[in-house]
Amino acid sequence: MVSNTDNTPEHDDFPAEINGLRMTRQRREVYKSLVENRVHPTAQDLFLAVKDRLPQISLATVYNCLEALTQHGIIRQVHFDRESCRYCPNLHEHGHFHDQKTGVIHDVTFKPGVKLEDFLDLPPGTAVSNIELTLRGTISPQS
Amino acid sequence: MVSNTDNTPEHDDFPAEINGLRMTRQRREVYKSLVENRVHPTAQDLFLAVKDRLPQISLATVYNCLEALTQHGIIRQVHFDRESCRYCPNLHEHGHFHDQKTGVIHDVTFKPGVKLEDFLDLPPGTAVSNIELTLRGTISPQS
DNA sequence: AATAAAAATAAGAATCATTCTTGCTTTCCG
DNA sequence: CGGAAAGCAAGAATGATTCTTATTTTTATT
Repeated sequence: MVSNTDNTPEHDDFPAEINGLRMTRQRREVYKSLVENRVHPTAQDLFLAVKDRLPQISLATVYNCLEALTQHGIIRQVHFDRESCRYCPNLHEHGHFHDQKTGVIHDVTFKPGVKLEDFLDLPPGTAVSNIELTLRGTISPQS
Repeated sequence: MVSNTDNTPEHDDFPAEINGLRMTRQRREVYKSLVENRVHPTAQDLFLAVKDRLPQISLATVYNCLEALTQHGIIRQVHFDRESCRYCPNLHEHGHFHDQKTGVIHDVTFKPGVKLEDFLDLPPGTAVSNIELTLRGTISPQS
C-alpha cells in the first residue's frame, strides 16, 4: 500500500493531524473532495470523486473516513428525510434550504445575534447542543 | 377479510373519510394508535400496537397506511438522523427536541408571530413550504 | 341485488444505505 | 529493528423501507 502520511509539498502540505485525528492519505483526499464539492455530496458521491486520486479506495473506507472526520468535529453530517447522509465542511451554525425544483441545497445562516429562545418556546432548563434545520421550497427568479 | 368500513358506534364513530382519504379499518387503527401514543412511534412500534386489534395486519400495510395518511396531510413524518422514521399526529408548525439523556422527544413550538425571516438569512425569492427543526441536548432538573 | 372495475391488503421478496468482519498493510514507538 | 496499534480493502451482513403478486374488499354500474 502507498504511504499514508505523505505530506510532501506536491500533496498540498496538509497538516498531519487535525483535532487529534491523524490525516491519512484516504482521510485527506476524502476531506479535500468534500471541501471542493459545493453540493453536499453523499458518501457515494465522494467515493467516486476520490477514486480519481486513490483508485483502490473502497466505499467502506470512505464511510470510515467520514465517520472519523465527523467524530472529530472536522465535518458535519446533514440529513434530508431518510435519504443518504450528506456531508458538509461548513462548521458554522447553519441550516439548509432544499430547492424542490432544482434539487440544489443552499446553506442558510441565522441572523447575527439571534438566540433560540428568541423564536422558540423551549421547556425551562433545556441545554441545546445541536441544531438541525431543514427548509424545503422553491426560489422564484428575481427580476 | 373483515369489513374495512365498519363505522358502527362501538368502533368509535370515526369519519369514513378524512381529507379525501377513505378510512379503512387498518388506516383508522393505525391513526388511532398514533394519536394515543405520545412518544413519536416508529412504523414498527405502531405495527405492534395495532396488532392487538387487527392481529393479521402486516408491517407493509402499516407502512402503506402511514404513507397514505402522510400524503393526505393527516399526520407527519419526523426524522432523526437516519433512524427509523417516526410519526406525529400534531399538524401544527413545530420542531422537536431530543433529550439525549432520556431519549424522549418533545414537541417545540415557535413563539407566536415569529416568521422565518426574523431569524434566518433567506435568499431573496425563497418560498418555504416545509420546515423541519431538530434540536438535541439535555434538560436540567428545575429547582 | 349481481357484477365488473378499482382500491386495499397480506405475505414475502427485493432494495439500498450503512455497518461489520476478516485478513492484510502501514504507522507508531520502544 | 520489531511488536503493537491503527487503518484499510473487500465483501458479507444488517435493517428499514419499498416492491411484487395474489387475494380480498369496496365501489360503481346495472
